Amino acid sequence: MEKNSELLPGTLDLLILKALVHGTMHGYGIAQRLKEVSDDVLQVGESSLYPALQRLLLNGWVEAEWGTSQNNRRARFYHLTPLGRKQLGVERQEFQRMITAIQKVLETA
Amino acid sequence: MEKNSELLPGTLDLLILKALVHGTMHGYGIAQRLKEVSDDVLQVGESSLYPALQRLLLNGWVEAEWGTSQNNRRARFYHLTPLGRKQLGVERQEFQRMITAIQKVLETA
DNA sequence: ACTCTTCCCATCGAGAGACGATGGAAAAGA
DNA sequence: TCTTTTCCATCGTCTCTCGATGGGAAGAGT
Repeated sequence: MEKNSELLPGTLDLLILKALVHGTMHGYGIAQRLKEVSDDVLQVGESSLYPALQRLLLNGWVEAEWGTSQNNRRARFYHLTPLGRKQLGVERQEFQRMITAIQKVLETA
Repeated sequence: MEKNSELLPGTLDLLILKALVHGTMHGYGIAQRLKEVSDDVLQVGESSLYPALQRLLLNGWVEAEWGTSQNNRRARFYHLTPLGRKQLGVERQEFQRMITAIQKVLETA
């Protein structure tokens, strides 16, 4: 019965790209950051996150290297490629386009 | 390669419920209305629309009767149930919650 | 009379995406 | 030693959107 989606479908790539725009992060950190910045609204589970990161890698929008986290754990660090940065712009614009359209519908008296 | 989604996934039910809030409409008309109000941004194909309407019927959020359209065609007219009206409120609130959260992420400098 | 377009219904199968469950492993602290 | 936290990843399922497809009936045009 419960369909508590913690995410708006179709927005995860955008969110991840945005999270990476100011620097390199590992997966776990990305999820934490999204949760934090959104005041606990956006809760990206690991089983959504890692497939998404695979997509982004495959599309050449991010690259990754293994390293060591602040907590001394083995971690994979992701960063945007130039193509990824461009993609962020595209998705952002498309997202706004959709939201504007939906709001128009919702606000018609 | 092309992923031209004409809709934000997960928002179709909300849009249909909202379209019906001011009266009875047939399926084709709902699609037209959404397209019109959104300035051609939201283009609901019939193969997205009718399954969605089935969902809403099944959940008891809309009801339907057969009738005749303004153009003298056989058409199925949908209208909100009280439960559907309530559901519209729920989905609307949840949608705003998500959008607000996403915007927060997008606007973090 | 015939054809074309518009209107209106609906299903099927494919593909994508999100998620619960699951399974590691290693560090830190109790 | 035991538990918690941090970090990785996949599998299977479910839901949703959409292109393709297949009607059928009204009205307009020729």
